[in-house]
Amino acid sequence: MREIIKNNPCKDCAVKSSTVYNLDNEELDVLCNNSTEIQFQKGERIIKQGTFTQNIVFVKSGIVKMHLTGPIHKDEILKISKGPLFVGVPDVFANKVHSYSVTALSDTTACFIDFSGYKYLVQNNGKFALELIKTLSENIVTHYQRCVSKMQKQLTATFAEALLYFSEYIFESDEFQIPLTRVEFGEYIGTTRETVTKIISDFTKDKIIEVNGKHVRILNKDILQKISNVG
Amino acid sequence: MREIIKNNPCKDCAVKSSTVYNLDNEELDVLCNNSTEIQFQKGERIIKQGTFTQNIVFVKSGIVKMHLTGPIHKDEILKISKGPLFVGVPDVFANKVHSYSVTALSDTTACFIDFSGYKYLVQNNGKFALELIKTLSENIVTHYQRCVSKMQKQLTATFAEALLYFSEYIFESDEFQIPLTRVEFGEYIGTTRETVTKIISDFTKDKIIEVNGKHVRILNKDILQKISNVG
DNA sequence: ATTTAATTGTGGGGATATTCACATTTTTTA
DNA sequence: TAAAAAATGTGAATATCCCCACAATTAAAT
Repeated sequence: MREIIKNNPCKDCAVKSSTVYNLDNEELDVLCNNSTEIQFQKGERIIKQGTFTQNIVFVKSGIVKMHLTGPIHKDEILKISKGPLFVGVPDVFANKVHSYSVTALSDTTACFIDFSGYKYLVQNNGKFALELIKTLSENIVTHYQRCVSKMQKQLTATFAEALLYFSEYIFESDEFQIPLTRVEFGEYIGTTRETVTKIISDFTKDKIIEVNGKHVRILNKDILQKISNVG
Repeated sequence: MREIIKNNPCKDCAVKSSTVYNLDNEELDVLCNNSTEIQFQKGERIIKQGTFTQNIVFVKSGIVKMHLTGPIHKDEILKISKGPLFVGVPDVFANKVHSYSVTALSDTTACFIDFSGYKYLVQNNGKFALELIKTLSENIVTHYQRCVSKMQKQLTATFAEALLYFSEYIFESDEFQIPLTRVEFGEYIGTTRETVTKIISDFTKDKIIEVNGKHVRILNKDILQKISNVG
């Protein structure tokens, strides 16, 4: 399933090209020393909740979900993102154990980076540390808002918001394949698969979207936005 | 309403005594230069959502709530904490604007610290930066779990969890004054004031708690824990 | 002390969303 | 290609929780 590329040269690593980190060659070597690039297929778990934190994971490309099993043994998707980005970072600094899982929603290339190199950079490159602090801060603030939105809005609104998120942020198109099953979509917006089906059915009847299995075309983005806003 | 103590010497600042930060006198001076200590009464706003981020705020003592107005113009309490702790930090690094408010739930002493001094320490004291990263990371992870818990559990369970939180973390006693009105309690656990009243009424009938206005005595902590766990 | 405002309690109707049971379709595996 | 498994669609009954209206109590202000 997995293909390990040994002696990964890191010469063209996405970390380097990612402008925010802006590392020079020497620093990139520090980071990539003892790093391993791994390919994941759609559906494969990249980080498993409950395992010990050993690595920082850099997702070079691919769509991933951050998700965790809640107190009622029900899975919930916290966030869906796409590379390039670091994942699992907060757990590495906060815990000895991963508090959430990361799973590939599309074929994904990820780089497992030894924590010590990352930590070295944090301590010896003030700019890198500040960039990390900024990223963590943005994540907190974003999640605060996402959480309140999810709590207060009704499901149709949260569903509409999710579609807009896919359309605008993940796929940058009005037409895309939902990277989730109905069950997962439920876990993402906080409901059951049946309710997801019903909302899709309602939206289709109202000619807001056109759905065929996982394929979605947004017909009326304005109304979708309005539904998302009204709550 | 507010009493400003000028020329705050910071000699006995709680930041210093807080072991995790472990700053020496010189660093404390950097931090406290241009800092102002302010007293807040119960109910007074310390940070207002929407205002520009100018200061790091250190709550020396007192109970505070972090809360924000959601998309439906409804307030939601994200977190209730007590000093000593820094508040509003993520916004300072992520935004130009505070994304949430901080309000005193009890009489509170807070120190407004100029951002530049704080930032200087982050960049020049690796340990301080790492401590900040650790704190931010813990906050994210904790909030992920709190959010999922709130989303998946029923209100009785979330209410029970809140009581246990007050009892164990905030007041460290089985008997305490709820620092919230019924409306605020609703905003905290994600419901209306009426539902809060009803849950309290049910719990009282079942002899789980004894309530007189804001005063609560926990009679059966085991059941409370069980209710919280079951969801 | 008296008035005013804010907070809290209570009940019932109604809306949103869940649960369950079963049918159907699609995907995966053998 | 056939069989098994997973995913999806649908409707009805049920549950949880919200909204509304009004009464009662407590706290704040004059």
